[in-house]
Amino acid sequence: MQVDERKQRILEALILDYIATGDPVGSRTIARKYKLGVSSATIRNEMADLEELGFIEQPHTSAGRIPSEQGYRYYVDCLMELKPLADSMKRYVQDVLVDRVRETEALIQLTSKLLSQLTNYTAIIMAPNYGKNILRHVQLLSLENNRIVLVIVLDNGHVEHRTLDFPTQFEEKDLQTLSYILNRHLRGLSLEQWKAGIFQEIYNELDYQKRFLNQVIELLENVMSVEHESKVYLGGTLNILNQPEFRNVEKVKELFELLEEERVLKEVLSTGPSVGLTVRIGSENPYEGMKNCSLITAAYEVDGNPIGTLGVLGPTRMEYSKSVSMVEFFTTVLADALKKVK
Amino acid sequence: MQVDERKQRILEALILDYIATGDPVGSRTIARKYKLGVSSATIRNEMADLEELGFIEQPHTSAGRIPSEQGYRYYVDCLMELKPLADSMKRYVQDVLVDRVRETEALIQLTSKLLSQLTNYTAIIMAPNYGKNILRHVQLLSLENNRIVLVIVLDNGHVEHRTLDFPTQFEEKDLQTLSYILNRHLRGLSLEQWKAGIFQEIYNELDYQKRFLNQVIELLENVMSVEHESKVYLGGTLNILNQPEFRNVEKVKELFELLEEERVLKEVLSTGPSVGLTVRIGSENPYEGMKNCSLITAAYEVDGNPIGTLGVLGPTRMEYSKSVSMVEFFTTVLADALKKVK
DNA sequence: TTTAGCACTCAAGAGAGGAGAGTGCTAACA
DNA sequence: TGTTAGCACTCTCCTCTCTTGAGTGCTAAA
Repeated sequence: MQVDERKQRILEALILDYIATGDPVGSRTIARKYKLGVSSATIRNEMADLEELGFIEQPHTSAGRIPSEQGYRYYVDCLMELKPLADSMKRYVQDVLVDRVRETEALIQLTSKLLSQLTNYTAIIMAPNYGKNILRHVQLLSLENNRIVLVIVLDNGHVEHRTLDFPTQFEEKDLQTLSYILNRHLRGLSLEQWKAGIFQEIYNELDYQKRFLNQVIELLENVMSVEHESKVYLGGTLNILNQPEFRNVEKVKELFELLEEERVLKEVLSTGPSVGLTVRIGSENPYEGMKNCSLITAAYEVDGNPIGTLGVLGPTRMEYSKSVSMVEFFTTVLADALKKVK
Repeated sequence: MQVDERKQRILEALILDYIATGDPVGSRTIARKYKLGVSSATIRNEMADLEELGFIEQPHTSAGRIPSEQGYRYYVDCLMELKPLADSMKRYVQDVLVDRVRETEALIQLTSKLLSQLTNYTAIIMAPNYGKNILRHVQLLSLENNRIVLVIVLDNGHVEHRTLDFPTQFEEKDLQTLSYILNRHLRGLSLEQWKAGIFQEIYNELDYQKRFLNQVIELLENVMSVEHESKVYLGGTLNILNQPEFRNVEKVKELFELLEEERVLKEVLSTGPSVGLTVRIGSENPYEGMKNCSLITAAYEVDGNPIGTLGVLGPTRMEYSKSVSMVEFFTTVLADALKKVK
């Protein structure tokens, strides 16, 4: 059976109506609301065909039809027109994000907040990962009780710190010397550029407290490698509760449990292709708890390199057209904003 | 009317049964389950009295009774016996928290997780605030694009950083000198100890770039004062969804919206007395969205000074006896753990 | 090929009736 | 005087039935 143009228009009308109302759509509704120039009986016949093709389904005999996942897929791939976004909104977002925020973390948080507010869904953003973490500065400081704090600053402005205990008391001066030597050898290098040779040189310069030095270096390597996987930020989680498909607390719980796990979010964001935009509908998502959800993700780039992903999570009955436009728009804005921050 | 001992025992039985089952409790149930040595008719008479006194109420004529807020209050104040906690559980918690965790933030997070798991309610913990933030170290570092990162380490091991732009390019060396001078003057002092005189001295030492210095100092003051108010950590938020009183998504949303606001959490935790344990039942809570909840909070201390608060949020139909024991226990464990960390 | 007409289906809502839990009251009992 | 058994009464909840309305598929005519 062919999917001719009339079938397409009926399918589109049905999907748009269902997205707008949430109720199964009948042939009469389509005939009345969307002037297709044919009677409801004709639409009925076409709908029977569309059902046979697997694009729509009936919750029960005497209800209207609702789109199947396959129907949404066809709509997204072939029928959907991107919704143009209001210039005023665009300007507002650009204004807020590009010029006002200076710190990466605050920027991402604000972005996720805006994205969720403007879509009314949940925003997920993976923080930018510039590939190599280049060491900018190491500093060892002693605190009370033999505790020592190791502060590490990366080239992109990221700051990490770790505390370590060490049985022996250290002289402030020793720590300063150590910091100095570590900086001299390691500054400007990424983890990959550290070679065994470097440490040999460091060892040679200060052969006291080798055990301590080892511990510090281990921690350093740790931080430098961990930073490789970026944090994920969520915005507007509670928007999910506005969706009628999540009136049921069990479902909410199932989904929220997934969203609480950073591992899941990362997986969900990183399974798409690293360029372009992905729409994952219902059970195309890897997790059972997301089978009623659709996820739109896209990578954002700086200098042509994809450095992170952002997306929007909503019910399968989602405003795809608006959401896709929004996600696309936000990738460009975030990229711009990051360029300024960097 | 007197609240004699029999009334007390009936009230207690009713509350315990209602907490356990969630269903309104009838006179027959009490007579059957709790051997009070009197018939259901007698209990019925007593219950009529208890209702008149305002301790219990009827959802409708032919249902059993449920405790009123006043009833819970009387129970908590006069009847409740603290539930003894299993030694094995105590040992486990002590083991996990006191020796294994080194960083304050990780410690608080783990504590909130454990507290929520062991109570099945939501844990709220205000991070310790030792009163004065004493500066341990300041470091200025230049990044790309005229950006400068200011790293601040406090005496308690807390590390903060801020990024700032400044139109002029800085020499690495200048920043080092500046860091050095700042450290020499400010290290070991708390914000309160900074006096105008100090800055005069600093200005005298480097009269170049006074504007930049001002900006740095402003940022420093900012961080030092902000640290005064502690962060709040939540654990087990989703436990709320297990409660039958939160089957309704609207209610869930209302509560979650409150919990998302740090301001609210802080207020809720800090309105109690700074020592001892507080139980706030239902509408005794300051927020409308918490009128179905009870909150048990207690301050935890180090060296005799209350430095933070922790608590448990559950439905008014809460296992008060177990939860109070648990909150009390956790204040001591957290205090112990913090002593080790500090 | 399209459309009007019609019989049919099914969910959802309204209403009726019964079961069950619980109450308050009364009168008898210790 | 306090306690208890008995009983009528109340109200929710569940089930069953009936009705309504939206929507369908099929058929025959245009």
